Amino acid sequence: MDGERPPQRRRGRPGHDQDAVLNAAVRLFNARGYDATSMFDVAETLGITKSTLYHHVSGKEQLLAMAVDRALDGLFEAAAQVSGEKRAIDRLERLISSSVLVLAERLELVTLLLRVRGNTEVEQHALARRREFDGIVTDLVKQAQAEGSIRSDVDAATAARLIFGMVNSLVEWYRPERGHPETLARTVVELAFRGLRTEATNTTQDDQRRQ
Amino acid sequence: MDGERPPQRRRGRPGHDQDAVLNAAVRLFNARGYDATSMFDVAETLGITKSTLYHHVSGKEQLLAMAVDRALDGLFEAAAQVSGEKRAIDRLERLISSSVLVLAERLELVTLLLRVRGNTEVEQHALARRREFDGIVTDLVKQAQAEGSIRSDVDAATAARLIFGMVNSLVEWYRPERGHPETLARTVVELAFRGLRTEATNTTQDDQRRQ
DNA sequence: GTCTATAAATGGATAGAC
DNA sequence: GTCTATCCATTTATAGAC
Repeated sequence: MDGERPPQRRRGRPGHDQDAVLNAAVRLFNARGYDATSMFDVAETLGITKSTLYHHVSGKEQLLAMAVDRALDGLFEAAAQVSGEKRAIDRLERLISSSVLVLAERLELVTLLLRVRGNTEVEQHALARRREFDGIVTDLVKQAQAEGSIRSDVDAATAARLIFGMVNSLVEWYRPERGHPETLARTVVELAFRGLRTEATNTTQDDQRRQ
Repeated sequence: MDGERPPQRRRGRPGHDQDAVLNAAVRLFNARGYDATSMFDVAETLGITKSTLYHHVSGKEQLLAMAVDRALDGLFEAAAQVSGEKRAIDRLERLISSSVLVLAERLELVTLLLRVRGNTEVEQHALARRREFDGIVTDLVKQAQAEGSIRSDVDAATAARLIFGMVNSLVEWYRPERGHPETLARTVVELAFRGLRTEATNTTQDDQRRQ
């Protein structure tokens, strides 16, 4: 249009809304899969045509790049914030907790991120950043082990992956209606650190392997 | 075919090998995603043309159906086998352990299963069977809670999902070279039941909520 | 900013010769 | 059983009018 349509909130430059486009795209990418979603689908959801969609974004891959970058930014911000704690076990606990909160807050972005396979350069870049984050977590587990606050009869990398496997699995079923993210974060930390069992319930077979 | 090409192992009927086709397809589906993989890609990997591929299988979706069915059969067999144990906590432990073993043994099939989104009827059927399996697990957790062997301050469905989130995350990183599945299964059970911490390390803030 | 029209490539799938 | 050739639908993306 030619001037008279002030959006609810002012924007830096153009007329329309790139975030609305991104939101719709991410939603569809998650629902049907990135590859199974066409630019026509995205345009249709927004009530515009494909050409108009291309007026707002440069292409399908840019949408993916924006989404995964925002998700990763959230996770790295969480990782940066835990450095205040003295003990490694406390940094780990806070990182687990913050990650759950980020995941809940940016649920759709993180969901998309976790499904990236590495088909294109954009996807490979996202995978590289994810590996970097995994490395941070593994280091924390190792430090907590050296500190003595985490059992050392399990491999650090394995433990790190299992715990964040638990965290990441939330994208498959957590929904805002299901409760406060803070409550969920506490449950995850509890399970990760103390497990399901009530107390020293029996021990089936082999217990002391090496230590 | 016309007679003279005995494969290494006799088959029921035809000449060639449908399993080889399925294997190659599943590998590609996992590597690039189902939708991003074309029938040309599958044929190329096998060293044949697309038409020849269609001589062996009826279509892309049939490949997907065969794969996810085999994965689900493995999981339900595991679920059927735990009924021997008396206590719910033991049935749960065995189901977690068996699931890890099935996942390791049919790694590629299960990986594909866990990525299904529900776009087609085949996928929806797979999702329905997955939900059925989830229900079995949740029931076991509830029974173990009623029994007193599992802490009741966490929601049963949440706990069930988190534990199997941990199990399922294995498809993202477990590889046969990484060790014996039995060892891994033990680690998962240990983490799920007893957690990461060494002992009664400190308790941050809120501990007794309602019970 | 939004549209119609269309380009150019790729997708799943089939026909029919050898 | 495998091939070449081809159909037809869909895809990403662009040109250009309004």
